[in-house]
Amino acid sequence: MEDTRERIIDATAALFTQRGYAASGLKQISGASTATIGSLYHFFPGGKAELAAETLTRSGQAYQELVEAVIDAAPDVVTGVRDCFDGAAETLRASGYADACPIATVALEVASADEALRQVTEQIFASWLRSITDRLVNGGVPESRAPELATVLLAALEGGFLLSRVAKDAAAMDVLGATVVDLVRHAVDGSGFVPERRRT
Amino acid sequence: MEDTRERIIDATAALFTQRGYAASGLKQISGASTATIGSLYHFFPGGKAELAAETLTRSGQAYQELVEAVIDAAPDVVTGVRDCFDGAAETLRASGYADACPIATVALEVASADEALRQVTEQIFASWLRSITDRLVNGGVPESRAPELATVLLAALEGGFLLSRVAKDAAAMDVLGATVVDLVRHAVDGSGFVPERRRT
DNA sequence: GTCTATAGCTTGATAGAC
DNA sequence: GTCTATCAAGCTATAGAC
Repeated sequence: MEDTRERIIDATAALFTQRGYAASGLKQISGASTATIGSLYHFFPGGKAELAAETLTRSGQAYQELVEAVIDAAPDVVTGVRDCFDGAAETLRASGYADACPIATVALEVASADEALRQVTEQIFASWLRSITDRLVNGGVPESRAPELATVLLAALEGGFLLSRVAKDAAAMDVLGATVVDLVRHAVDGSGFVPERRRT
Repeated sequence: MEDTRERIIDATAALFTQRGYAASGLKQISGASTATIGSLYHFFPGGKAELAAETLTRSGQAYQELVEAVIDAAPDVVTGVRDCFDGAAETLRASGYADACPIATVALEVASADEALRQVTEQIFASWLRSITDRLVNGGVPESRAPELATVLLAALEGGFLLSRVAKDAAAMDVLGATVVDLVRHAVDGSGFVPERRRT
């Protein structure tokens, strides 16, 4: 196989999501990706730190594209936001509350302990917030209100992942989705914007 | 000193808050608490797992009591909720974005990897939600609405800790506080309840 | 590019003197 | 209760054959 590098990153992303950075050993990653430790250092000479930075960046991009696809596929932004939370809740239930945000656990671990990796997570969240803000504005949320609403949306999603994983119950995610949907709807209505379509 | 056990727990709590479970070694804890590894196993024969369970439980209780004190000291529940978020933002700024939730990082690490510790974190969050719900009801939020609003409040606080620590900027916590305060105010107003006092 | 072997260190945990 | 010595296992990282 020539996609060894991909397999390593995929295995690392899965372990980071479920156990975090410190608890994910290189031998474990090597085993899970069916790549030897030699291959691992061939593709990532910088070792664990380089592998982590690359994995976080890639996971962040993939997750952003997923959310963008969900929102852009909806007839209006209110529905799109609802679909995001519904999808997150469904993914949690289907995976036994293991498949959640690929960044959050590592981000909390490194925030005060590894400045280089902290900056990587900062860039990822900043990119997510820009993407969400753009879509809120496109959907009719006033530009003055969109950045704050994007922050609330992302914090609700992350808080929902935390509470739902801990309780092994996605009810929290459902409640948060309903709340954020209401906030978005109100922001759109208040602007006098008629939610219309940009699909196809 | 006879409070060796306390020092061990305090040092563990600080390390868990800033680095999480897996990255906090027993030798590091031993050093930070000026207790030898022998003392550590004397007080916690179950090793790291027992120390973690005890530390999380104690930190969870202390944090709950802190939030309760802040809310109960305010003239009304809307102000109390605002004080909570303001206090969280201030603590973040004052500590260089290191002092945040003592449970969240560990909770995400163990949610899918250590069932015993996951249950400990589940009990802590459940206790927090009961406490917040009680105070919302006392402050005039309808009983039918209070549990959901408590979930939103806690998720916003946790999401705010994550985004603020990652960005080394408490602006997210400020935005989330303002949003939750509005939600609580609306829930109180909508119930026809006049925010009145229970202090002194 | 892949694989094995291994260095050097740290981890969680135990034993036993004091 | 405290301390030190030590164990086996794990870790990250490197070297070198293939």
